[in-house]
Amino acid sequence: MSTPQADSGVRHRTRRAILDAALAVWARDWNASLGDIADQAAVSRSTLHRYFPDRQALVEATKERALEAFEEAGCDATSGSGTAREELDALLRNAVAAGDAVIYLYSDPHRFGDEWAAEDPGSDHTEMRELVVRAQAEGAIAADVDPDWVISVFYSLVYVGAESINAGTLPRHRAGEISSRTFFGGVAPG
Amino acid sequence: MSTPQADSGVRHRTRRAILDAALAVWARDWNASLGDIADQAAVSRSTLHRYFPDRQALVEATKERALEAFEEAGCDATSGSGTAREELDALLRNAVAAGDAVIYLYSDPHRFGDEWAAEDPGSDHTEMRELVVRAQAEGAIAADVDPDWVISVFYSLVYVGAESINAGTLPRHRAGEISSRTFFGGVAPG
DNA sequence: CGATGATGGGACGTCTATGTCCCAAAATCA
DNA sequence: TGATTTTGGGACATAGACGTCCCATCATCG
Repeated sequence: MSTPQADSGVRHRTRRAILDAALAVWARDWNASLGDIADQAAVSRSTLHRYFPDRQALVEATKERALEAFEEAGCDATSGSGTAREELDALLRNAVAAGDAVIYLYSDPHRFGDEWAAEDPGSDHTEMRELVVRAQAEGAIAADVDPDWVISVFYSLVYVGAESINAGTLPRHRAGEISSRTFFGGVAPG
Repeated sequence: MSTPQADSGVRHRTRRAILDAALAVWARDWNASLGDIADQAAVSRSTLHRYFPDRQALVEATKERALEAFEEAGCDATSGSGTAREELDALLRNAVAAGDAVIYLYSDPHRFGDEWAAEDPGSDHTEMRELVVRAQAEGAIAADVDPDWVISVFYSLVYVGAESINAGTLPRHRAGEISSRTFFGGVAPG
């Protein structure tokens, strides 16, 4: 048989290798070709096509993989544990730690077609919005700014933090720390 | 003659139309084809090629155009007028106002090849760095954070602000205002 | 060892973006 | 008006990415 079907260990590993390669390469250069992905995965282009019939299939699967990495990083473990501020803080630190996955998911709005812009990542923009509004009610976030602005800044800082890790500028834990601090208090002293 | 040479008013106008179209289109979708640019400029693809022999030429010229728009927005008029904080504030507001130009220049690091990452936009990262260090000395910015982090956050907020204008979420002046506030003080109240 | 599975790699055909040429129509200018 | 400039648009050629097939080779498992 030509196309992999059962779930042997080998297949799982190659599939995973391709997905991780796609995540790493596309996070840095969305215009990279399937050939580039195959190279990074140390796999032939033929094999890549065996696992993912067309580009779209790989993009989708990589998106799933990124969301998975997202959850592994604990991005969903924020359910009503403490204050909204604590939840936002944890969410931010975890997202930063997710690194490439974040960059892949958020750097280009056109990546997944137009439905993605309206859709919600990880869980939901609506959910995120509620969290922000709650933080505003708690007095942790200024009440006189549009929640959408806060959300934009949030994602933006996640992105900057993830990129710093990516570039080797900051160690993983420092990135989350400084992103959180900057989010809540800007670049002001003390 | 087939290729435009002298500097008639007509030529200047079409050239400008093409550049502005490229700026607007590529700021939103870097993968847009030359045909898309030509459409946006209400010009035939032939004409586009008459003005810019190949894609690279247009990319370069658009970069120049963006830098020009940058200066028009007052992004360079910050020379030692007041405190470092005041300069950073003005720089941020002006950059946000530059809109598409900012997005074009900073959204994709690969846009202008690898030399751009090391290079400096508008004027110089070195200059920017000195400004940040000066602000730290003045006590306007926390002294215990890496200036590079501050710079990243700065550009990031410029980007978010510019996108808000672009998306119509915020009016031009509000965007600069809120970007500045967020930069210095985060999303904290008061 | 033999069978089945998985991979590598080449050969094609297709499609899109790009770049070049050329000529007729439209606009501009003297 | 007549000449010159500028433009539109089609016809081509080219290059790169994609997707499909096919077959030899290597690994794995019985």
